[in-house]
This record gives sequence, C-alpha cells and structure tokens, in this order.
Amino acid sequence: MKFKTFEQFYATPGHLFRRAGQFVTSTFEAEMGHIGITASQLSAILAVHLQPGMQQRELAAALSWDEATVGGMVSRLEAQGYLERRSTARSRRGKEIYMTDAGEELCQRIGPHVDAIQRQLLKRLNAAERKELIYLISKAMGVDNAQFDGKLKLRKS
Amino acid sequence: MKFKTFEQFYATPGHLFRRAGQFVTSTFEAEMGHIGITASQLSAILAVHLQPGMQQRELAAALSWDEATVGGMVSRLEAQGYLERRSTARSRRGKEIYMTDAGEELCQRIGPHVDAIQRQLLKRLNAAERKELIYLISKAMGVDNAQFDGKLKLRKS
DNA sequence: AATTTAAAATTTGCATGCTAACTTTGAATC
DNA sequence: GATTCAAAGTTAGCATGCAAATTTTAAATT
Repeated sequence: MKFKTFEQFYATPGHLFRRAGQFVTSTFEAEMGHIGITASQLSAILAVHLQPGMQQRELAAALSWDEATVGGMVSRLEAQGYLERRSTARSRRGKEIYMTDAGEELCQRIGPHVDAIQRQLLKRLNAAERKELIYLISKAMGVDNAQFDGKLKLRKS
Repeated sequence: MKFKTFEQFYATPGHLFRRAGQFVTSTFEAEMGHIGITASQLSAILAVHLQPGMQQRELAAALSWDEATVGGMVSRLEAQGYLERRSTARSRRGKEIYMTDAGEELCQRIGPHVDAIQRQLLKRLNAAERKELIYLISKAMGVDNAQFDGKLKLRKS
C-alpha cells in the first residue's frame, strides 16, 4: 500500500477532487440555501437561460450529466415552476426545455449570489493563482472549452 | 446575469470543481469498477487501514464526510466483509472500526490500481503542473494538511 | 405498408452526500 | 442516587449521480 500517513492521502488528486465537489455544495448552501435551489439546479437554470429550447440530452451533454439525472432534475425544477418541457418543434419524442417567467425572474434575482459564490470558492487565492487553478483543473480534466460546441451551437441563442 | 456564453460558464470554479468530483468517480469506475467497490469506499478502507480502531465520528472528520454518510458506508463495507464495528474499548456508545482479513487482503490487492488512478487523474499535466494543481486546489479549499492532526493522532498507528 | 432500427425519455435500483430528528449511552450535576 | 446534559449512532427524507432496462416515438428498410 502506498500511503503511510494521512498527509500523503490528503495530497492525492482523488481525495482533493472529491472534496472540491463537496466544497461547491457546501459553499453554495451557505450562500444560497435560503433561496431553495441547489448548485446543480442553478447550473441547469443557467444553461437553459443561455440556450432555451434545449432537449434533455443536449442539456445533459452541456453540463456533463447523465440523462437519467437530468430527467429527475428537470422534473423537480418543473414542479417548482422554473422550467417547463414542451413537446413541439422538432418531434414529439424529444422534449424541449424552456424557462418560465418565474425561472427568468429567479435568474435575475440570483445573479449577484452566483458571482459571490465564485469569488468565495477562490477567496484564498490571489489573482494569478486563480487563473492558474482554473487553467490547470480544466487541463487536467481535458476540458478544452470547445468540446460541446457542436452540440450547443444547434441554434442561435 | 453574468454569463453570456457556455465558455464563460465552463470556466467558473463552481462548474469545474463539481466536474472534478465526477471525474474521480468515472476514472475510478473505469479503473476499478470490476473489483466492486467505489472511490469513496476505497477512501474509507484506506483510512481505517492507516488508523485501525477509529470511531465513526473520527472517520467522518478524517475524510470530510457527514456522520450519517459514514454510517451507511461502514454498514455496506461491513456487509461486504471488509470492515467490522466493535463496541469495546473506550465505551459502548462509540463503535470502533477495524479491518477484517478480507479488508487487508483487498487493500494489498488494490494498491497498484490506486496509484494508477492518481496518475490517470493527472495524466494531462506535466510534473510541474501536477504539483502546482495539488498545491492550488488544497489552498483554495483551506486544506493545510494539518487540520485533522488533532483528531487523527489519538493513537499511534 | 409492415418491420426493423435508432433516438430520446423514463423507470428501477443503487451509492453517495446532506440536514434534521431521534435513540442510546456515558458523564456531570444536583 | 436521580436528573440533566452531552456524545455517538441511527433513522428518515431529500437531492444528486450513475448504469441498465424499458417505453415511446421517429426514421429507415424492405
């Protein structure tokens, strides 16, 4: 076995990356828990705001989610009145997702909080370190910020 | 609303940190799914291996987990025969967690895979970048690699 | 036109993760 | 010694996340 101490274990990317995900959740809860949506739900709302009419599969691809996960997520956001499914334009089997008025209103209302959370997540780093971390973590995961273009540029937003 | 494009959204720490957590899960599944334990379960096993006799609360603190989460996790690993609870030494209300022989055997068997996974997670970075990323992400989360010492140095391993 | 394929969602089942409420047990206080 | 308080676990309930199987609908083949 490789690790002799907890210090070594804490420095592994496996542990740190997993904690990074938790860090988002807890930071989000502290900053926006009172609003009643989660970090993941916010991502979904932002994505639909950026590109209304996405199908669920496209939303899943855009946010790197599983289809089944998106299904439940959209259902909950629909139940809360922020999103709605419409089976119209392209076919009846694919369902397009749109924002409701309440969803757009929510979007406007939480804008400042979203910025605050991003700052919170990086508050222990200086400006240069922030850029470096974003760059390195993107690179580590193979995110070139172009991998979804094909899927997302199906229509003009 | 702040984000005009997906590119901007993809560069936020909220999104990237969340994906980092998923990255661990999927990488782990690809490398070790056939063994039948998850990334989080491996963390628990490694921690108990490093310090046998931990109580659940200590394990939770060591791995930054919720107590309720640890309870279920230990139950599943106990059912699989890798860990066991003993209500003995310190009191009957706290339960100490120990490895079984099967757990130790598993620990030996998966060692190489654990190393492979860590390399996989950083495979797109060069040596200097790897060190830098570990440093920056630790710093961003306020992990000084000493915060658990008080809890973990209760006994000599 | 009938059959076959493929695409998009949904459902089921499981494993994290969390909060809040509750139970059990040990320690402290009166 | 009885009561109160605190510590450690457990339970219930919810929201991610995933894989695998199923359903529904559209498209392609024959």
